[in-house]
Amino acid sequence: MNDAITLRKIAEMVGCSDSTVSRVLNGKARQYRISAETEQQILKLAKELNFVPNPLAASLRTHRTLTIGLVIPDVSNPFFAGIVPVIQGQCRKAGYSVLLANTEEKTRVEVDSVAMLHKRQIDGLIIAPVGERFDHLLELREKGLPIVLIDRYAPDLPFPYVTSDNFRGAYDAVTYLIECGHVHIACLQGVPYTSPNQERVAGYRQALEDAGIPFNEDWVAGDSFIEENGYYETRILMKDVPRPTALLALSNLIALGAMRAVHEEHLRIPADVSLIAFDDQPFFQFFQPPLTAIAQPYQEMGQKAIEYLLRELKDSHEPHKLALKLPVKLIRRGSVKML
Amino acid sequence: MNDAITLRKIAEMVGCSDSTVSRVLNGKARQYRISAETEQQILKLAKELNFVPNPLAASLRTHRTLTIGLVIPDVSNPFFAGIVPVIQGQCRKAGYSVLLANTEEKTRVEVDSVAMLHKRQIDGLIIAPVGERFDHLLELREKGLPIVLIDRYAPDLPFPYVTSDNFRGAYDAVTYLIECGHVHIACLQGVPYTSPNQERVAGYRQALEDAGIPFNEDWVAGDSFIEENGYYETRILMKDVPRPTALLALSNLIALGAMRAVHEEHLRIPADVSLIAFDDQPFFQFFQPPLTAIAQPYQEMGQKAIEYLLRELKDSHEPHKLALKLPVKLIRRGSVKML
DNA sequence: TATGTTAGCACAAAGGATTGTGCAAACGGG
DNA sequence: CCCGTTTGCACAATCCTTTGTGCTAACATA
Repeated sequence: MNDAITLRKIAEMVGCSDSTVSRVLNGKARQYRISAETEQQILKLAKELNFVPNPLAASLRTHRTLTIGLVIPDVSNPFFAGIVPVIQGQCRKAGYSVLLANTEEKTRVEVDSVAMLHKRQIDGLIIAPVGERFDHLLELREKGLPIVLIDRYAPDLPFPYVTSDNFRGAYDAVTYLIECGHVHIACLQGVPYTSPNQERVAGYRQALEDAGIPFNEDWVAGDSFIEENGYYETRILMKDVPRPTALLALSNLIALGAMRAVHEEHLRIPADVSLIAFDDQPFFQFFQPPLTAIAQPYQEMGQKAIEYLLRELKDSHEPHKLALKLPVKLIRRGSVKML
Repeated sequence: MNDAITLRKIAEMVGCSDSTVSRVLNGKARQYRISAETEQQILKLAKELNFVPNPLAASLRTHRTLTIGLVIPDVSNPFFAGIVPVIQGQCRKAGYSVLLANTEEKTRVEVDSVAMLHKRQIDGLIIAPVGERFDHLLELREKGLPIVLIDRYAPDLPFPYVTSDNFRGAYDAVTYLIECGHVHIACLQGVPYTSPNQERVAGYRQALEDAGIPFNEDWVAGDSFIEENGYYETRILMKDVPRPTALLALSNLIALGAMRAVHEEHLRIPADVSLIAFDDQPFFQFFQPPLTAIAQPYQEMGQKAIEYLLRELKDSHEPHKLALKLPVKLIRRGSVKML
């Protein structure tokens, strides 16, 4: 190509050495006592030639790529689709690029993707881990890679994380159901070993127990955050005797699947079954009935996650103990029936 | 770091030169007549040491980064949120990484992002351009960067693209409305200069004219694909006299905004106003009423786009004339009233 | 034996920026 | 006038891989 303007060419034209050009362009002119005259000459020429330093070469030398990795289990899930752009936007403003990986909720894809990102020498990683394994992440942290967990975390591992108060969300939702007179409350869960799922189930269980309602393990059904899982498990639950009068869906997609199943069983929400979704979406208000849901502050989650990461990228290794559980909010709409 | 295993170290340990190691690891052993013995030694050692070649150094030399750029106006829009993971997934399988940029529908952000991607030496670009300018893209193509447009394109510019049949979608929808007896049909448009918007408006207009209904410019309202725009413009339209009896919303988010506005005006869908959304979403079926919409095959759009790009990355510059308009489908549900 | 092949690999440049070290000139103080 | 300090910058190594060129030794051919 002919876009091959390099440091060296500028150096030759100005009649100085590469190092001088490099220092000027990196704003280190003062630090290295480059004369104002030389500095101006270089800056002017660089502008004229439209010089763009080759980041590959710079990274090769500095071991910094100004790139972060963003690893998400399912970008098409509105929850994550809401988070991704805020992280990307903040990164752009901070001068970082984002390498995106979608793991499809598969541990192997996650491991591969993370390895790929690492060999590309990302400076930091924001990840909503699948959650089945953490060894690959620990290994990277040992090697000095700043990592921030988002949405999901590992309770016993010292990663910085930002998530929402999943326990509380589920607890509040179930308590509300109980207040409305429900006793037969089933839980449609997502991926069992993920922290949000575990805490939501724990909240569900605690609320039942605090109300003196026996916990029934069979009524924690399902194994994935996707729509099909909600559909499938609800079809089964709706044939149970006694039939649950209320459902807590542990993701917005699960709730969608549950609604589809309920309709196909020719039952009505909330007349026959009440439903609460974890993770509110704006369009829930237009559902028939408007769907009661637990809202997570996902904008803020993204914001905080990138803030944490940028902080680690700056102060390198001040051993922060960054951890955040953002409050959630039960949005009462029309999908819960008073018994 | 101690992860600093390099080609050279392996070369030293084996007692050969760097080049030999490089060639072996790149599968060029045969081509350069490396002895089977040497080859095995190198491969074995590389495996043992868990050697990972530094892609920065390789890219610096080869001018290939095995990275593509993906530039999207609004990742949080379910339409794009659906496309992104399929592109990312295909890239992963093909050995490419994806640098993601969200332009927030702003030309300046797009220009900056594309420039950034270029200086990072991406091998190819998939972009749903904001559409206001194309010069920066043309410039890159001159420089040899393979570019594929998705969703939006430039009718007069020779970029490969894959989009859907926007004209037909709008035409069919409006024709359906007319068949249902509607005459006062307004159009809530998105970003005016984008190709999908223009073609949808054209389809809207053509359907009206083919039915002998006069086209009213004031009833093509709005300027953005987001929810707020649909809300705002609908509030205004609902006060118009005569009030439109049907609305064609040119994005799923606009439709959401329209619904919110209609509700706040204490009107009913479809009793007072009928509504059709461009771009179907699974959750539309649960709306009150279930929302009639024009479905786009976004999975296939993503698939084809990455297929086109990979083809260009392989055959470098066979001058393909790749262009694809995928068929759309009107999904009739309950948001249109028979008059 | 002299020459031609071929196998097998080494050498060094290239790719482009960064940075630690050090040198020469200018300047200031005594 | 001499020595010490500061100014202003050059040099060359470094980061790591890829690749064009070409050398040496072994073997074959005549």
